[in-house]
Amino acid sequence: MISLSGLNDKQREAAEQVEGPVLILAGAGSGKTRTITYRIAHMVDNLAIKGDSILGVSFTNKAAKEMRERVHTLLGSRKSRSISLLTFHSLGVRILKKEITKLGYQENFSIYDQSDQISIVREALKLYHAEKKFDQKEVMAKISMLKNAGITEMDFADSHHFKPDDPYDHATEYAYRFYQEKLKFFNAIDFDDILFLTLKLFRQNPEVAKSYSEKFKYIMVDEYQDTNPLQFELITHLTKTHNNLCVVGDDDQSIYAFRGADVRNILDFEKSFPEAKVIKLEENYRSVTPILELANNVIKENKKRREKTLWSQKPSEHKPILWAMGDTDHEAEVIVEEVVRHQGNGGHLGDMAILYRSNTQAPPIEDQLRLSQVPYQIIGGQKFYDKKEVKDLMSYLFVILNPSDQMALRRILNIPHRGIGNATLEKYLKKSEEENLPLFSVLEKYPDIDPARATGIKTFVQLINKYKKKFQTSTLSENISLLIEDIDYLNFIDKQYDNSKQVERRRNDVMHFIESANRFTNYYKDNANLKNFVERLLLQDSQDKDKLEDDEDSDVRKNEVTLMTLHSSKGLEFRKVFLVGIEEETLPHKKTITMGEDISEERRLCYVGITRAQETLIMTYCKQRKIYGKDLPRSKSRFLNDLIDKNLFIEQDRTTFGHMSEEEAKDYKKSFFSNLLGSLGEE
DNA sequence: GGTTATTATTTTTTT
DNA sequence: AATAATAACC
Repeated sequence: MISLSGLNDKQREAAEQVEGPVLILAGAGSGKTRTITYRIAHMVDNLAIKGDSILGVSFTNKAAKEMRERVHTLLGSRKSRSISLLTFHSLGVRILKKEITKLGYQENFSIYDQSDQISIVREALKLYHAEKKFDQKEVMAKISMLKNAGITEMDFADSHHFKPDDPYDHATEYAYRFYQEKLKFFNAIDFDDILFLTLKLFRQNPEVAKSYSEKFKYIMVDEYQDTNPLQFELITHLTKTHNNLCVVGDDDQSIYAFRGADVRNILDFEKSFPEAKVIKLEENYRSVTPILELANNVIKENKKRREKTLWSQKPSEHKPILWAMGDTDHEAEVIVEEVVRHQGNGGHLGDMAILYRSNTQAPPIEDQLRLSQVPYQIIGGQKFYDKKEVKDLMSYLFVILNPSDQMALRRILNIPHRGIGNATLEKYLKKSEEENLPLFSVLEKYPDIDPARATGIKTFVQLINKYKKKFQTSTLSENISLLIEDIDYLNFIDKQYDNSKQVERRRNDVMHFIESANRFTNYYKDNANLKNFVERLLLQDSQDKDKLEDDEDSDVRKNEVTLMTLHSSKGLEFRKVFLVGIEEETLPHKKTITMGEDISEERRLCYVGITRAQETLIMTYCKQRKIYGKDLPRSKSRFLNDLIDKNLFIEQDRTTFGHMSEEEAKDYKKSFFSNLLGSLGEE
């Protein structure tokens, strides 16, 4: 029996309102996750609702993981196991894996990432002869935008997104058609397709949609303000039978408009679901009053919003601090120094987070943490599977799984070198197009097109076919190790790089990859097949992979400082938060300023950052920052500069030691220089 | 035909 | 600073 007595009146009302549509308007830190997790526990434990009829959807892996862990803590693994707590994308993949043949794809489809997508668009633009050059990334971004708006390559030219006098749109039209055709031919889908195709499936096969809406009797959507039209429609399909939908969100934290999120979904919820019960959570349990005051004042400047003012019962003497720094190295130095100082005073590293607008801000801080030997973890950023070595190895797995996957095939055909370069490849590609046969089948059927390369090609085809069989019979991890040996990949790395440090790092990545395959095999036992492994690599971030290592002590936060973007910090909280780079052109970002776009989303990002902090908030900006390798002057962000009440935070200039008394500054400088000399002596 | 040196270009945020 | 496109080289 789960007791709801730990919830406040509003929270309890939300947890107990299990039937029908419910909208929970939850300000930052108002115990939103707590409310939904208790709601789930209440359903399972007190109302005897079956776990497999409950679906909880969120956006990021991080959020889904947090939900899973907290439900697990409340219910234990036996009762919580069958509950589906997923991201929109993993839900989509799950459905597509079962049903995609209905859309004319094979069930062993590949999922393409951004670099694959751009390669295809590049090829399309090469074929699209025009005197003007088009930017592949921009064209790809437009295609992605169209998909998220639900517009197919056929509909584009007739839609209001198409401007007949814009050459870009004509190029995009061509590229979009080319792109979709190729994906289908390669038996591959992209990230946008995961939702797009799931929806297409539901539209074309109402009986399939119905079966899922019958299965999921109770549906919850987290961060509802970030849903785009596709996700909204998906939810509509799923709730059709039982109409038990509970959405949670906060319009002030809507930060995904760039990928099609539409705040109107939350603002007009009552229109779409007329009997909806609306519950507002306004008391903040997270932060201390001075932090909330700053947050309220920052977000107040946004005009279009549901007026709300967060309040909490936690007073504090300490106001948020703003530090001016010299450059990014100085910023990193001072922050890490403060981290170490806090740790020395008994602070826990797991209670601290360093948040930034973009991933490019992380490296200097990372370097400094490493130098000072402070343990840290980076969320997001360059994913493990974005590394070249990992991509190579994964491409082998893709081809073994889905030989039609031409992008993966082309990547590994000459890795390790088999003497098959561009010119050779072209010959086989030509045949592939003529016969409308996947490239791999061409290699298999007509290896002699280029007689000089035929032996290499035959050996390659044999290798793939050999492993295709092997993966069906013997264990996953064993085969992956064997494969890496078979292609002599470690030796290939040795030959590629003469820098021994690089070789070392890349070898390490390979080992890490083997390691993760081993862990996966041990954890999933009989379910550890190639398909599941590849899916996991594609959809889960490296954080989740680490989770396999320590499945027992999951509720103990690791003793590491967390580094991440403002976007991925949403939904999380830390006692001490560093908000770095609060500068014009960083936050708000240059792109939004120069494009003359609405900066209100940037302000919401700032708001999200501030409201992550429970006790201490330290914001920083640099007077100088390296852009394209050049030092450029920078200034304080308008989000702080425009505040009328300057007493909301304390401002100190660390470059002039403005935060210290003269006496302290003198001592500080002395110790600083002696440390510097000391560290030079050690080198 | 394949590899490497040179030059041009570029940075948001996530699945 | 890092990466991709292009040109020059083996």
